[in-house]
Amino acid sequence: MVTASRPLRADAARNREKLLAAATALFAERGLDVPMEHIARHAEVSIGTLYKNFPTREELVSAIFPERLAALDVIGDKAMADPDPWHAFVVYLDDLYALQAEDRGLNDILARDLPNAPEVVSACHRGAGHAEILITRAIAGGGLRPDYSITDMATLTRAMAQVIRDSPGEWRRFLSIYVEGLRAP
Amino acid sequence: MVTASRPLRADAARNREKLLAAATALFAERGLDVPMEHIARHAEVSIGTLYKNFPTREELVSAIFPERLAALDVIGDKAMADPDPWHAFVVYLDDLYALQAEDRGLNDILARDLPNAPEVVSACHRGAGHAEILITRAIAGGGLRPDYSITDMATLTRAMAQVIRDSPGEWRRFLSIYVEGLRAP
DNA sequence: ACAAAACTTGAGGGCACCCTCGACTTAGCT
DNA sequence: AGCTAAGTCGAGGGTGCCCTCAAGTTTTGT
Repeated sequence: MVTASRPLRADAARNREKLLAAATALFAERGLDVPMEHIARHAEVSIGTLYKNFPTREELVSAIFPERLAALDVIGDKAMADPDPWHAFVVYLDDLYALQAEDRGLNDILARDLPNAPEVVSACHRGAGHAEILITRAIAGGGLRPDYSITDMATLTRAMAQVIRDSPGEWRRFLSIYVEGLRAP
Repeated sequence: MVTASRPLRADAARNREKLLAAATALFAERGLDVPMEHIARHAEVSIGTLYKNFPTREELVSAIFPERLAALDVIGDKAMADPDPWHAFVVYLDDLYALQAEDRGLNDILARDLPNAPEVVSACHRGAGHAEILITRAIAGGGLRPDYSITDMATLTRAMAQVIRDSPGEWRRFLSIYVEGLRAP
């Protein structure tokens, strides 16, 4: 349902791209809370132009992250293809947090609710769908403790977001300890 | 080395107490970042008076938390008295995070460095001392995986701080999963 | 009761961020 | 080339927090 309004003028289209590039870089590097002014400056465009294109921070996020979040589907599919359900689940976790560790913005997104970015929310739901299946299978396979739930994984994700933020070198070890705790008795 | 300057005037002493009480309450409830204005208002005192008594936020924190952090010694001693070293360690973790869950300010303190509050830092060091002994004993007792270190526990503490912040009902379960992962192979 | 010292007050300056809007510039059509 | 809709610009108003300081008030010692 993209409103197919008249195409942007050439210069406007160029500015829009510069803004998206700047925001992508800065979100990844400094997280979702970079000042709007910084984004505009980095794009070499005025603050007014930024707001013309993206009246709210959420719209900017919505313009950028659906693509980034497609990576979730990729790692989800990859894990689903793994014949060993426990291994699949563990690999999924590892890939997911590796992704978060590479992109501070993604890390922020997965750790917060952003109620006003529906496309982002739905991508997260898709991710949760994958996760849920992987959990179910891993339990059925006897590898994962039977009381594990998607809620637990949401909690883990927020915890991991924090660990990634302030000890980026530590997250893999932290995760591996936690994963040990997940084996079925 | 408390500078034994002339005693405070009666009204000043009263205000100081009101400020400490207000800050204690607000830190516990809303964390270390409550606006200074809120603290002053809550104490029914002007912002100027707050700054007269505590020129920086750190000094206010330093005036309040050493006492709070004494609780760390208590749970440390309690755990040290436990004859089963694995059990001692697990109980220590549980008590520690229960403490954090009750006091948002304490939670913040244990999750950040506050380089300008030496008394707080030293209390944390004392706590780390307890933790280190409990870890060593639990490893020696064969319960705890032998590669566990105080660094791991610091990481855990930051992770727990986050979990406590945004899913206060979930922390105990999260911890128990993690602790399962800590058993010696 | 008085004066000096101690203390309190809150308006206000500074800063960082948010976002708007009227005046200017430019792409793109004819 | 000239017109106009589309786009750009950035000063500036709003908010929330930080912290200071000159003017006024209260305590306390004599």
